[in-house]
Amino acid sequence: MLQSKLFTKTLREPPKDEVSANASLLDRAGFIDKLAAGIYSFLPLGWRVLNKIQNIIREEMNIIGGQEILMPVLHPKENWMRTGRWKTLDVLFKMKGAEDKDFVLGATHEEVVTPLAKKFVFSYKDLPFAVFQIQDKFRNEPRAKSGLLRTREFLMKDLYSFHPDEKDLDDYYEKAKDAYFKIFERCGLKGKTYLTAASGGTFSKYSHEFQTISEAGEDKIFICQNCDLAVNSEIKSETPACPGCDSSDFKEEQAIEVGNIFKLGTKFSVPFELNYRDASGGEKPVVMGCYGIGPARLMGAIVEVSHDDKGIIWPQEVAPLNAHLLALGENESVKKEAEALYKKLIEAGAEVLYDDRDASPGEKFADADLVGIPNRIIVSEKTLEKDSLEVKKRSEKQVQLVKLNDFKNLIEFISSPASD
RNA sequence: CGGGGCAUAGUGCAACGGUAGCACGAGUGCUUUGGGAGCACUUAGUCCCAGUUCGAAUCUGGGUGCCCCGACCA
Repeated sequence: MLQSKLFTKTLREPPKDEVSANASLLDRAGFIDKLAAGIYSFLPLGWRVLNKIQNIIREEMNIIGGQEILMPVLHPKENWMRTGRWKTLDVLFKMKGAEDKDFVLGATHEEVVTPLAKKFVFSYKDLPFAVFQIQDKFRNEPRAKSGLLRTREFLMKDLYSFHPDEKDLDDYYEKAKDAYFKIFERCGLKGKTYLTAASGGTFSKYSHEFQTISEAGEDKIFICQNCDLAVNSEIKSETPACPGCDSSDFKEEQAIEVGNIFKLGTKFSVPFELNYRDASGGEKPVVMGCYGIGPARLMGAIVEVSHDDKGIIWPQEVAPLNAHLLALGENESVKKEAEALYKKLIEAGAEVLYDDRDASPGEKFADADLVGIPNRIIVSEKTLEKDSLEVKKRSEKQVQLVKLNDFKNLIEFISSPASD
């Protein structure tokens, strides 16, 4: 990707109306654009990050047997009347269609996926299974806030699982937990993200959230110092001891909710009459679970956790591109070398942002730090004098030289993880 | 939804009720090139609607938008 062709530009100054680090940095670096409070566009670099995150999630969902689908955003009122949430879910965007017909913009999809499942589930032989989608959700939040952390339109991965009984749901629930940990690890949030007992479980005592430690978060959690399970403050008073190990040694932290899993039980299968025949011919309601992650919120959380005073520091797997190649100066041989290297890297399968702009070295350095691509490669007169390139990790201070003809070493460097 | 703050050029800031200015950006030309270069010229603005006033960016009323605190948060 040629930086000179990017239609977005970086801003020298942080936007004055954004306080949160994720909104400020992502806006400055040209990853996102705010259309209105809690409503954002994703620009080329931002969209690449979001796609990386979505693909990580998609891969992990596929591993636990999730079948990807896409359900409508526009829902008829009737489905929401069926569960009563037309009246009780106050963040619903409601709208009128032709002939005054009422519609809902999807805030979540139990009202769609449950009747969908009913069309294909008849027997215990049809269970279990799980479907998921990654799609825009709409919630009329009373207050959008903190950049990507709380928006009114947001991308959500929602997985729904369908089971013959509680035991089967419980087993799958544990698998989903593991998949979620894997996702947050791959997104660079390992060690900062805690499984957290929370309220809202309709079928079991708790639901579970995945909470990433950050001052920017709106939740307060208590982390058990014995077993690492956390408890959301919303249930702390009724859960003084750790539900995992009974310890009462907690550490209090502010955190961002990056994921949430629920055992729905028969809450939705009953109103939609989603039943099946068991082996003895009896009719039983299907037992359900649902599992959500907001990829865009996750992107915001990553920036909150991983940045410095100069800009973003993308973890390797979610970085918009893997290497940022800077050509310094107007020297023709520098340009020629950089151009050749760019092509060679692309051929080798590397994802490279090539700063081929006619800009000063200082500006290129500043932008590289701001954009936060994990590996920086510099070609300049200075490096060419030594038949070398300079390489550096965004997260590290020290630079090192790699010989021009040592392409293998260069690939190794940009493939290696940062040492934090 | 309660409370607070803010709204001036693309961005960030100034301007006592009296000629809207600065820096960056953008454009042209020349010079420059390892941490946001220099000179010259150019470009571009008072959120909206009323009111007060000889005169409003500035005062008053209303509206709209954004941010923050709280409430809310399948």
